[in-house]
Amino acid sequence: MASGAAAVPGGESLLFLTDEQLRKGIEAMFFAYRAFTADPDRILENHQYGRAHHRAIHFINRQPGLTVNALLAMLGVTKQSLNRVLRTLVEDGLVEARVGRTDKRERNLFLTAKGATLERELSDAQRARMRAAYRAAGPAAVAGFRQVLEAMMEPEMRRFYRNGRDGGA
Amino acid sequence: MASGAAAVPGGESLLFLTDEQLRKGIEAMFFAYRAFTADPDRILENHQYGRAHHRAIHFINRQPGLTVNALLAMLGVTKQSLNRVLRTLVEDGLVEARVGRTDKRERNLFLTAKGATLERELSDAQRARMRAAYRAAGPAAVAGFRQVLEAMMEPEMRRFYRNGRDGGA
DNA sequence: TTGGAAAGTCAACATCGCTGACATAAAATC
DNA sequence: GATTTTATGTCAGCGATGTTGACTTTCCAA
Repeated sequence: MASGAAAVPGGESLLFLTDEQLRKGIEAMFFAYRAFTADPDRILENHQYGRAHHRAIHFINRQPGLTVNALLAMLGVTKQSLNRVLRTLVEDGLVEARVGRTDKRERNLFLTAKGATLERELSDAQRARMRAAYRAAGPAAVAGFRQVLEAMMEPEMRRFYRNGRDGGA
Repeated sequence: MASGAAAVPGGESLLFLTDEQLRKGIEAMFFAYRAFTADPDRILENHQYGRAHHRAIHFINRQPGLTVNALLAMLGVTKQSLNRVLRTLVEDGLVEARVGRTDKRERNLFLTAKGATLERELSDAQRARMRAAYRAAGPAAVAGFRQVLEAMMEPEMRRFYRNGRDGGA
């Protein structure tokens, strides 16, 4: 199963596919992801919320009016898990769940002004770190970063990922 | 707080630093990380272990003989959390905790043959996904991927990250 | 009109973080 | 030698977040 260095017929080195290089990538994901979530986690503490609340808020902000089912698919959790989170957000007045216009079984989710404020606070913190990393690495590195991550995610998620409004690149 | 497009004195575009681009990066991290952990998670289920066990096993394998304190620093959890995990791993015969030679308070951690087997199983799965992503994106993208992740992680973690034996690149 | 999808709810449980308190052994220091 | 600090282990309890299973309500659509 171990893949060592090799040369492809065409001649390019495959040194970047050695187990050592892959291990570095794995650890980079671990360390970077922890830093990536640390900033919003600190903010959430003050509000008695957790990471699950952040994720819900993020995707509701990104696509206002999305249904519970759509959110479920993006988050990849059970409706029971999500429901617990959504209920507190609705009770606390951060999220509004409007009965669907065409299909009244559905709930269309929206951030209230209060919800949007928290969303801004959370994403500002997360963007600040991302921006610093992007700036330090430069545009070419960022393009590579996005390519590798996109290749790594599940194909179904790639659909959601690409559906977001994108500024190009 | 919103940073729009701009041009740097030198003339290069800063379009890659727009809020939209940052949001895409944030979502890419979320989706990719979930895929990244999904494969080992599936294996761990069969063994009644969780992600915390995987992380401990990974770092003990990477640096055999490391102390509990060193592992604690890398994982960024409390000793109580780690202890619960380590205890089960020792009880199940996956990890050996040897009393330190020079400082008898310390415990040096090693994988047993059984532990190494599980480690291999877990990391094979994780490497397979990483390898596929690397291959799809190509060496230049991989370099950028690593640059951005390294810039994103906490400086203290960067030390651990770089200390690993690296095959260059 | 009836079947099934969407949503909500309740109960129980596991993992894995956390804090706080305390015990032990050994190193380090006064 | 006595004291303090460090490394580790352990117990109890809590909270967030995930799970499965069972059940109800609502309501669209065939």
